[in-house]
Amino acid sequence: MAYDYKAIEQKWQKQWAEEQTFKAKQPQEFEGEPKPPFYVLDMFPYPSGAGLHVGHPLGYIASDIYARYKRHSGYNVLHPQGYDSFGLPAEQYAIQTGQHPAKTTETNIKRYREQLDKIGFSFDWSREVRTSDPKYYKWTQWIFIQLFDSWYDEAEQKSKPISDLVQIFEKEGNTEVEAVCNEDSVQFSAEDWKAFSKDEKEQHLLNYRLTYLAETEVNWCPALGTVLANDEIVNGVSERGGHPVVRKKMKQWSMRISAFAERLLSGLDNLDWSESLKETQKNWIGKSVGALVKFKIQNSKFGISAFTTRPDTIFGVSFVTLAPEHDLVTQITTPEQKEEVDNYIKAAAKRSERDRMADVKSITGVFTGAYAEHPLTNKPIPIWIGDYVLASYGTGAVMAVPCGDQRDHDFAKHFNIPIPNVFEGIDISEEAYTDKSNATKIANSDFLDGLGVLEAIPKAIEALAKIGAGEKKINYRLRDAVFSRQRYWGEPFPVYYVNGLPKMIDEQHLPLELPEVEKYLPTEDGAPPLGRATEWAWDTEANLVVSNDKIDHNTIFPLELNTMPGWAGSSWYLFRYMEEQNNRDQHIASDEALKYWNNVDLYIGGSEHATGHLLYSRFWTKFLNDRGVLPVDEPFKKLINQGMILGESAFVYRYKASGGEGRIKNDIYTTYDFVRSIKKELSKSKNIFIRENGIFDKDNNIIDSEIINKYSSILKKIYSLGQSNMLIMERSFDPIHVDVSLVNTSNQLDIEGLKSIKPEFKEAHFITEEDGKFIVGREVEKMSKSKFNVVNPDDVCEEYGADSLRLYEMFLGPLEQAKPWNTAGLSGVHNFLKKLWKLYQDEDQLLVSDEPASKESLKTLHKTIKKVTQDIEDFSFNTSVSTFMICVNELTQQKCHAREILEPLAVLISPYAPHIAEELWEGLGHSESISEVPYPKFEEKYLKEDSKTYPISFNGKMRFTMDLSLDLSKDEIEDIVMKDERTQKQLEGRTPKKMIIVPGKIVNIVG
RNA sequence: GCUCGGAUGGUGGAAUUGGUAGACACGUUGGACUUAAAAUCCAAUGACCAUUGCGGUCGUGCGGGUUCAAGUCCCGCUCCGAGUACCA
Repeated sequence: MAYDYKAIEQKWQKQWAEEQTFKAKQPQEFEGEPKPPFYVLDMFPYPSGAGLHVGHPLGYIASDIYARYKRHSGYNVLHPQGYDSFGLPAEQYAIQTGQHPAKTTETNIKRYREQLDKIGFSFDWSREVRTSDPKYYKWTQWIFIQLFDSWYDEAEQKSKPISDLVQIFEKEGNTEVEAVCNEDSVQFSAEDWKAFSKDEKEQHLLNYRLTYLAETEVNWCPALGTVLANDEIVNGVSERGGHPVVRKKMKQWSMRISAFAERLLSGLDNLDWSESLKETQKNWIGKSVGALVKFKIQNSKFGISAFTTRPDTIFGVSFVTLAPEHDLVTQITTPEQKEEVDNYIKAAAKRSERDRMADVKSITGVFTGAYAEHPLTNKPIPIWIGDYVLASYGTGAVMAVPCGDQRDHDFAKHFNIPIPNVFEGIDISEEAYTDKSNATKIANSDFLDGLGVLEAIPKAIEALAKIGAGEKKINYRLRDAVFSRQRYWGEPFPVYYVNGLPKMIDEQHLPLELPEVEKYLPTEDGAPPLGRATEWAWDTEANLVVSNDKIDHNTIFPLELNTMPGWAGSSWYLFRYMEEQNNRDQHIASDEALKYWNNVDLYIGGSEHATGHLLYSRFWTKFLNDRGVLPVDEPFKKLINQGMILGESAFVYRYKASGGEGRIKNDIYTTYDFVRSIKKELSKSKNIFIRENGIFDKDNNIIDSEIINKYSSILKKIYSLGQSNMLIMERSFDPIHVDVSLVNTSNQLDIEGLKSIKPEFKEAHFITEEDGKFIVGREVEKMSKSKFNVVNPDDVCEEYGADSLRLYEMFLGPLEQAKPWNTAGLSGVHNFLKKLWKLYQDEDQLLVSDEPASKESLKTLHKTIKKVTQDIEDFSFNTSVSTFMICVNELTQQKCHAREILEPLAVLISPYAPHIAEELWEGLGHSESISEVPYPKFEEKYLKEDSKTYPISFNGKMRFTMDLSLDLSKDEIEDIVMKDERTQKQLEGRTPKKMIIVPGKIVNIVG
């Protein structure tokens, strides 16, 4: 029987599904001691309308190999899959077509599932999750309620129930408690608290809750009609669609992730993640240690706090700068300066993030007219505003030390503010001195004089603290995350409003399901799409969603109109998989299940989630751990980012007539070689003119060059298609993408095929090479529909089979590296599978024999076991595929058909190419699936060598090799090597100065 | 600007602690089989020189260095990619 991959793959995919081969067991299902658990997870996909391309399964294949390997190694493996099914594209499609996003999503999921099934993954589909399923988002809403019901105890670094905080407030007010809270919260005593009305108490508690409703400055994206979190903005524009983003104050739900900054940072140390990913998160959290310095404002009851990392330069302060958005600005500005300041604030607010970033160079600012007081010298310090100060970092105020900070220096110079120098022997007239090494000595600074930076910092803080003007402070760049989205297709908040204050729906009445709306757009008066729902009010007595016209603000109240962001559902999904479908009603997952599975042992996905999903899910995990819901405080122990698979785009080159000459009726397309050669010629002659009587350069001389002569017939053909004199210059050829499926492995274009599927090419002329072939140009780009370079895994499975696809994706290169997809290489791995097959059977019979294997074959096998096992542990899948190739090549050479070799080989290869492995295993006479057969054990004894082929080097250069016994001593080796005539020839009579002999490695003769 | 990666044949990429650079595969060329093609098999394939054979020189982005020995370690650069960006 020949290797019939189609039949084999269909057969086993069907069998795995029917027998639920890859269903993970819950701990209680074991009789006796449960197997050790191992949890392998992929970042679940958003089911987009475009379907999968070959880049998507890369990570899935890698994790599948690892999951299967772990099953062979005796683990109970949890390897689930699901869908992150809330999201923008389905909603945009709904806006355009009116089709309910749930319907689009369902269709797309079906397509994804079909594509995934064809690749033979060992997913446990019985545990599938979909974030848009009410049974799932019930628990997303539940977690939201828990966050609302919690505050953060800074002293213990732990989230606690809000009822504990209420007790503290009753006893001592909020003056003593170390709780993370909004900066604008005011102090109150126990008496104050007791005197507060119910609503006032609620209002104060919102300042402490881990999710809170507050008027905050948000990133508003008008084009998408929604706010965006910081991680959803790239280079000042929205990550999706690249739309501009402006700053706007809005009442929004926020997540107090900043409370967890320190734990999110220090927790990284214990994670097995790539350094670059940890680095990205570290930068995002942005911890800096310094001091908070308080300045009094002259003739004012207000004061300014500014964060600085250089309290040692406190005597160098010559002005203070506030962000234009700073609350104090309007309060302290003097009447004389008011107009100028107001204008500046208006202008600054109008500028989008992008504009502000675009001209970092220009220095702008305005003097407020007010003066602060230096805390140590009591000298007046002018207060300025400037948009180089960000409202969102620190306190939105900078104590400017122009001698020690370049931006302050630039600002001071620009506005002629004095630049006092506090560094001993340093010239700061041209630029600031930013070096922080301890060798620098502080000067002109009273009690700090002569101290190094490191000694001066604590001393300065101490002096400031003594007079109540400062304290040590750690500042984080990480901001609280905006959690509201003005969209339809997301989780509804389980929130209704009484007197404008948010109330949670009781847990037992969840889920609060998305209402129907007739359109998915915002309402005419700018409310989110849920504002269009007619049934969107909460009846607090019946505990039901009821019609809006029943709202009486007595027992029936309006519901929240925003929905949750995409990262809500993905922040905890890993724990949902731990529970089986029919046990999911009462909890996220049972305590036994959570305890047994713990967290994800191996997580594979794209690096684009470094600061979004991966940070938020760490936050939620820590929170749920604090509140006793989860037994772990990190979600993902080991994480690998798979590299992107790039597409190899194909180009034809359209001749573009220029200057009104040579107008062309139908497009003319030329080949890569032609364009490349002509461009080379153009680098010499600038312009080329084709006329009736020949080809000329710009001075009207006939061009006689190799290239022109070679292509003269093509040039004349182009001429004949045009209408008059033709000019060819550098920019005469536009590269145009053509569909890669119409290009064969030798880069030849199927012109007729192109014309038949793309009408715009129908009338076009394609100028082929002499041999009639049309060769396209190729370039590596990101795989995308618009570049016509997408390769669909279905097509690969059809032509070569899933096992070939799996092997090839791994063979392409290191998992974490970006690499181009080149279809030509597929035949190599496919041939390998055919060769493997032939070891077991030929056309009509099984070749496997029970004869003992040769020593050689055993060596080949064990060499392979050793290398492949090591490679899997190192996630070096590309090298294990070549190891298999070497193994099969050797066994073929040895004509090995011994069962003793072929059985373990089938197991070894089954994680990589599971279909063929199952088929071979069955052919060997086994009735059970190969998936849990114990992994072959490596035995050193088969690799024992008694001789080694030594490279014999002279001055470090290898000249020849010698087979020598490994038992020989250094002296004996020296003896034999020196006697060899080739050695004598190399030495040409010289006596070696030195001989380096490393037994088992190398011989190097110096001299 | 800063941080982190990376640079090896025509191509994708191998190369334990420094120890035979280019494994494996693609592509290309030649050959066998075939009426022919496909498939399969065999051989060659870093560049250059030499060639009857033996062989030699250069070679892992560039310039230095350490070492018996450097793709690998050190110093200085160039280019490419990713992240981040007025962070006080």
